[in-house]
This record gives sequence, structure tokens and C-alpha cells, in this order.
Amino acid sequence: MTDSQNRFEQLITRLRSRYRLTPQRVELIRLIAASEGHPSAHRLYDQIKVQFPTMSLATVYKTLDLLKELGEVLEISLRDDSHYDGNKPYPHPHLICMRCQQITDGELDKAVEGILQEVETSFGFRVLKHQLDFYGICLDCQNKSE
Amino acid sequence: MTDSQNRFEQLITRLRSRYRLTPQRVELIRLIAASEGHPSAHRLYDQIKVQFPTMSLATVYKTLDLLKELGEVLEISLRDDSHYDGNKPYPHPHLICMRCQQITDGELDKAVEGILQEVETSFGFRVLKHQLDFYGICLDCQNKSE
DNA sequence: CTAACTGCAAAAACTTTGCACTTTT
DNA sequence: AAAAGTGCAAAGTTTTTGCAGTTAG
Repeated sequence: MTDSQNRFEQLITRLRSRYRLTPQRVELIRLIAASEGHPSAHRLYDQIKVQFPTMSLATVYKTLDLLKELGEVLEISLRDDSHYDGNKPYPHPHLICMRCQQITDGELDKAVEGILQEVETSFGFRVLKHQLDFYGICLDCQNKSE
Repeated sequence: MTDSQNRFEQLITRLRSRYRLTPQRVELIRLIAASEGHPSAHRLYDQIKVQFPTMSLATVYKTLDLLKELGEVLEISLRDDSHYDGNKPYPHPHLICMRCQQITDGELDKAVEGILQEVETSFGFRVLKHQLDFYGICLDCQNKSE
């Protein structure tokens, strides 16, 4: 069983007890568990419409709100819109390619831990969450432009 | 002469040659040079309206766009709106208090330098800019709630 | 004087809300 | 059957755009 299938089952299980599993909801969960990237609400909407042509953006937002409240989805607020991560629903750095727009995770646990520590000790600031975004050109796009 | 006056003079000097110094523009520059915090477009608008009741939000945005293009203002895109820093117009970390909403600068040059280095070497990602936001409770608010 | 800027109104884009209808359980 | 969810339309926000009128240099 793939990671994405595992995550899907996990999310379904966690919702089942308290919330209704409508087909639209299940499909959104499937997509966000399967997504490697970090889709926007509109992207999810477009994808769900393939199977459920009546799907509305409002429902996408409502479902994402639910998943956010449950702590199962991380919202990444960017300048123009938000993107969502259903696999790592806790703050972590993102590398955002300004050419291909792809958003990838930055695995920088040690460095992030260190900087969080420093914010707490140097400023006495109690950090509850963070958003660390690095904008630039990803390796693929660098190679393509050669 | 205070820092804020210096910055004001600096901005005025840099604009003078190529752009027109309208009273509205001068007042926005004065405010953004004087501001300790990181005002939003709407906050600047409200402040400028005290002296220039006809000021429009459109003009605020146009002037901020100009200053951004010139590299004299840093835009900090948050979930609900953008805030602007006219004193340190280059990327740097921000501590955002979730109680009093104040945004302060995080002086973390060493740590930021290190993490940028790691993004470049570990992922081959060429960083062009970044936005590092830490959300939590500032020292003042922690003390108040005791 | 004229190129640049202002300010109004309209529009664009994202997100939220209200409510009647439908569906899950 | 009842509670919960969907989907439409309307509205709320922030930001952008177009254009006629005004003004700095």
C-alpha cells in the first residue's frame, strides 16, 4: 500500500466517527492525500469537477476548513491565494519556484529547530506556528535554462 | 537628526530626480519612514487621510508599488493583507504576535544566513528572496497575561 | 505646458456566508 | 427522520485598472 493510500485511509478513518463521508469529501481527501505538490483550493476544485461536475468552490473551502480545524491539513498562505498540504499538516519550510511555480518541502528540521530556539531565547517570543518560504529557481528549472 | 528623518530624506532624495513629489506621496514616505511597526496599505491610507482627506486607497497602492519597484519598501504578504516595511526593504524574519497583532523584526542574520546556505546546498535551489514569519505571543503580551 | 499623478468608480480575484435543497447515517 | 453537507448566489476583502481631471516641475 502506498503512502498516499495510507494517508487516505488514515484521514477517512479520522473523519468517519464524527463527520459524514460524502462522495465530494472523499474525493477531496483522496486528491489531497495523493498530491505531491501543494494544490490551491481552485486546483482541487478543478480536479474534483472531473468526477463531480456539480462541485462548488464553497464546498471545497468548507471541507478544507474542516480539515484545517482537525489539524489534518496545513494552509500555506501565499500572496495570491492559499495552498494546502494534506500530508505534512504541521509547519515546515517550502521552496517555491518562481519559474514553474512548484512548491516543494524543505527538509531542514535541524536548522528550523535552531532558529525557533533562537527566536524564543533572543526575543522571549513564544512561537506557536511559523511559515518559512524560500522563493527562487528550483534545480529542474536551472537545468532547463542552460 | 533621527533615523526616521534620515530615512525620509533618503527616500525623498532618491525619488526627486525621476518622480514627482506630490504632497500625498511625501506624506506616505514620511509615515513609512517613521513607522516602527509594519503598516498595511489601509493603515497608511487612514493616516494620510488625516492631512489629505481626498487621499484614495488606489493612490496608496500605486505609491507602494513604485517604492517596491525601486527596492525601497519590502512587502510582507500575510493571510489577510500585506504590510510594508520602508526601513529594511530586504527580506528578514518577522515575529507576529497573535494577540496584539504587532509585527517586529527578528534580528537573526547568522541563523538566516545558515538556513539559506543549506537550502542552496541541500536542494540545489537558488534562493532569490524569502519570507520567514514566526507567529506566537510577544514578550509584552506574555507579561500582561500573568 | 505637459508628462505624471490623483482619485473615483468599476472590476478582478480569493474567500466567506446564507439558505434552500439533498444526502448520509 | 434528523442532522449534516452541498451548491448556488450574494456579499465581503484586498488589490488592480481605466480614465478624466489636476498638478508638479
